Amino acid sequence: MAKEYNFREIEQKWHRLWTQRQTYKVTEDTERQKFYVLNMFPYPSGAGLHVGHPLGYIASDIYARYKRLQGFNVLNPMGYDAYGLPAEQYAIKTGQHPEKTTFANIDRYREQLDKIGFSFDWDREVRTCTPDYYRWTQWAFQKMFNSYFDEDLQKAQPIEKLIDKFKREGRWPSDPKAQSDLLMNYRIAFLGETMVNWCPGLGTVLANDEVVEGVSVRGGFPVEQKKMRQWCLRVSAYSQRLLDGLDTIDWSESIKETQRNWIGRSEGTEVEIKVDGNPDASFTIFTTRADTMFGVTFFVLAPESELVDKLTTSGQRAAVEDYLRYVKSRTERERMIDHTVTGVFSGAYGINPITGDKCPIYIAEYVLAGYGTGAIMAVPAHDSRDYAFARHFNLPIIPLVEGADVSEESYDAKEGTVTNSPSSPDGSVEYDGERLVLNGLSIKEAIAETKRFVQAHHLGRIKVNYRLRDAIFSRQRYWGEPFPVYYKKGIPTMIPEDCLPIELPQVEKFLPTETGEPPLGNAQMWAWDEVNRKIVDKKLIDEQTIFPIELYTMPGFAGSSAYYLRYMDPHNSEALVSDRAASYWQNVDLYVGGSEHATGHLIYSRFWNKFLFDHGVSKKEEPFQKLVNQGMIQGRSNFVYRIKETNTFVSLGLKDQYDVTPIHVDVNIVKNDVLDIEAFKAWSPEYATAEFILEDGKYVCGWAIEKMSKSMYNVVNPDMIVENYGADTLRLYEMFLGPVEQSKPWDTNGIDGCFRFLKKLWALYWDKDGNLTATDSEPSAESLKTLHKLIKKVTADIEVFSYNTSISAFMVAVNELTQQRCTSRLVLQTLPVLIAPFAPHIAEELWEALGCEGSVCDAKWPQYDEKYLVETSVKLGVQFNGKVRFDMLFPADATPEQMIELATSAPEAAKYLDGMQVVKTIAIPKRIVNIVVKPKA
RNA sequence: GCGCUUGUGGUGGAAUUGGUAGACACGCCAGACUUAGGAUCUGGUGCCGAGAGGCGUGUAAGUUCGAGUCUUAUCAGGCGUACCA
Repeated sequence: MAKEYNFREIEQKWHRLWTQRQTYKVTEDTERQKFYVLNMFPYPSGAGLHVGHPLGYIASDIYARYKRLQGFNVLNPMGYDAYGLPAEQYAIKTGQHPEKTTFANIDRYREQLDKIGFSFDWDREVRTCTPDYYRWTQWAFQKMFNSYFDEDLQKAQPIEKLIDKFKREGRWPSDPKAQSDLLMNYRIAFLGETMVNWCPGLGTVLANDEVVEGVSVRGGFPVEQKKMRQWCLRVSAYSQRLLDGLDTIDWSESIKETQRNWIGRSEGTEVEIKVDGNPDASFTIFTTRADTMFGVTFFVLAPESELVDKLTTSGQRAAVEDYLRYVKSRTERERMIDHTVTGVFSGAYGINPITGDKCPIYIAEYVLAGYGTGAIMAVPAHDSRDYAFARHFNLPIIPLVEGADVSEESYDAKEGTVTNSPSSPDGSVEYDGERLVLNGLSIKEAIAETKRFVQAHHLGRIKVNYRLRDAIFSRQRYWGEPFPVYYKKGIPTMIPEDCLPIELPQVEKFLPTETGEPPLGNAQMWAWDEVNRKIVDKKLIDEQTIFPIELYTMPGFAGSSAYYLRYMDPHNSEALVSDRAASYWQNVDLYVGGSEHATGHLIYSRFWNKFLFDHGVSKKEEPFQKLVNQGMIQGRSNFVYRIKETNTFVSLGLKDQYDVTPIHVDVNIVKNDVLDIEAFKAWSPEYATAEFILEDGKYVCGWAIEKMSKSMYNVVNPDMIVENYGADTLRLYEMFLGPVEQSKPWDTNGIDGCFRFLKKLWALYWDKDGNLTATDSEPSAESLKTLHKLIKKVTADIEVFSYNTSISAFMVAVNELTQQRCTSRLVLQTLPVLIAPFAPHIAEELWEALGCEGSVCDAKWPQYDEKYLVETSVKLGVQFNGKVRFDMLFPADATPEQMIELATSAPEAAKYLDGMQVVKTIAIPKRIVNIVVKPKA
């Protein structure tokens, strides 16, 4: 009786043994080189894992196991991003504490993950919602509060240095409130009165990356702009370093480009504009097109700008106020979709500093308060937005580029030769004793020249602007890290570091209080006793020694910004990470996760790490050296077609003959697009009596690629695959589906191929009586060639994450070895090592069956030897005029000349050479023989 | 609008980086074994054509002895972003 591949038994056995033997436990080992592999940790949602989740985990696990086999000391941890909105909203609905549901979800995730056979060191698990973890989130926040960004050094410094500086300069106020207010302008974590994205639907503020197209990412509720006092992180201070760092890391060009755009560096010029007849008022505009100074025909202020009130003349005040009311009434969303031209004249005129021309100052919503200075010089000829505005208000348009036709639209391109600048008869203008001439220069030269001129004559300065905003760091929510902050007579004060963590207080209700306070307002024990250094009942607040604690909590990205450091030293109660562990593990060598975090987590984390790097906590400026973005797994939905007003279903190929309604059908009762009719009848009572019109005796379903979602009945969870085929098949198949980085629909159709492959591999080791086939016989030359070809291919493929092609190579190799009836122990012992990263369970089982020592995880990755790959002869195509005419064998070491000689003298060549003359011959060893001929004259 | 990215059989996808396009797998067809098969094994399978042969990597041109790969234009899909001056 042949021995069966019993994946259930094998996988259970090895899960048990791996745990018992602590196979995946990692410790710092300075003898060995480290390698740090990391997955973006999951948010444990109530729905559990679906087949999309493990894609990245499998990909990184393969790499981690491969590196381990190569002798590296590999850190491959896993944990949970456990704070988040869904758990809180579930709590609001059901009254269940979010901690309870979150921990239940985590247990379910763990159970599912364990089935797949990852090499995670679970001793290092972190959960962002446990006090021993968020203690360090709070600690980092306090460190940011106590730091400022030194522009000259371009790094974070202790706030005390700044205080010293103020004292030296005599700018240090004596009043504590004034001190606090002054420092708030510099602290890296600071309280700011800023315009925030307020989402009434969620009852909280959101960060920029949590808002898309004017609605919240979670829930899709409208978002409005509101001025609020909030904790913020001065991410913008790190703009330049965040930008520069991109050149030092190994990420895909597209994600780096996304971050570059998000940071949005633009080099431009700030110019002071004086207001006609109002010597006290002046404003500053920002432009990247300094060359267009001579085309300015008006100025525009953002409606939110403080200048609006200052500049509006009494005659225009009523109109301006009307306009401001209109702007305020519009939601962010309306402003985004509707780009109709609106604006109002302020009554004031600005003076173009170079020409001295007076131009009207308008107020219009197309200018944003939050970017640049909130004021622009408008050059309608060369900016499409200014152009639309000028057309609408009948303002002059002055073209400044040779050949630019601005009768229909503006000429925005930065290419061409400047003309008309200035438009004076002699083409120049004198200012402060120097003549400025731009005519004849290219636009780029003109920009540089104007910058120089503006700078030299103190009309303004060169300025670099970034689009990147400071991150709003507080949320009006319950389920998040509490701030270790109390308000001492209104002054935000840090709770002493040695009193951390400040634990999340228990509350009865998770909604905001009736007075509109955040949910933490419901907590009774939420006041800070400064003398006894502990949390006390808020009834005791006396504003002398007992003060209220911050009611906000931190946003989701707080806990996920430095978790990779905590994995290095997860049980340390003295520090986020010990110096020893941080020095050993340095940073993440390979980070795997979705590209949807490009402008969120991946920016915040880089910022957070740079901050900790400035303080010597993190040892590398960039946290993630190489990033691989796994693609999304989309759902593949199946449809059945019900003939209208009947309970009869018609197969796909025949549906056009009827009037049908397509209905989503659970993909789990469809195989290879063929419906399991009995399962369908049992699926819902409605279909119990259904009838079917079949084709070829089968019911064929239609299909579509859609998002994986419950409502489409296309969610496939990994447990079912593991149940039916085993974890090794699941692992292989997820990788075989296509390149890791590519998004693709989940489709179970091909899974049998991977399952068959494992059965074939298994069959290679056992004879028909169930005995091991392995013998000590010398392997045949062809078996050695098969093996070494495989080693070479798999090694090269893993290095570039081309797992699908390495699996193909395994399939070919196993087929070849089966045909060769290979029984050589030497070959049979090498295969499990090669396959171990992909299918660890079967690899362990075979390794053990062969009587090898220890775990296959600790084996040595084999080296290939070119000598087994040498060909004695090689089959090449012989081309005439670039077309392959016949194939023939050449000695592998033939020189090009010999190849040409052999090819032209071959009998098959005669008919192509007849009546022709050879013009040119090309022979590339191991490639091709090409002969160019033409008819004899 | 801007930025990035992808177009190859019925399907997922290969192609040593400019050298015999379609590896491997699914599906399909034929056969073997079988009471049976959603098991296993063998062979076939880009398209047109009976055949020789011809045509084929979104489309059109170009460079080259030779292009899926390089250049230019163009079309289509996907992702990101949005009045950023």
